[in-house]
Amino acid sequence: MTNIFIANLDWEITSEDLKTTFSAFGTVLYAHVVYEKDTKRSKGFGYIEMETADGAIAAIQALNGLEVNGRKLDVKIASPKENRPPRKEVVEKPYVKKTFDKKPGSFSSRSNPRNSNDNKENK
DNA sequence: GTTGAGCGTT
Repeated sequence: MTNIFIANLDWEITSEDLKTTFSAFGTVLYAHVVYEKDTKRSKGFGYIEMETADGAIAAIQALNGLEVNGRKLDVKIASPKENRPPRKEVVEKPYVKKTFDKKPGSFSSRSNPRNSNDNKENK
């Protein structure tokens, strides 16, 4: 199994596209494109795990520098995941109690212009 | 409707 790092991807490229592309050079065990966690948009790079290093090298040599939508792909061997923490486990949120914090003087009488004068002329 | 270096789960 060989990990491949693909960068300089177009923002519209999906994992399926990578998988399909790399499948032409060998068996793709894993295909993943990293997305923005905020905007849910693609970061423009992803990962591919191929079954054999032979197909991986072939794919790298074939796809590296490939011009896609005016940009050339950057395909290379990926770094180990162990260098960086994959993910933070979901943390359970403690009691979030909503405290009604009233500030002194906050309830001061709001000026009501209409209240000071009666428009109704009752005579 | 936007943006563009870099290495992992949106």
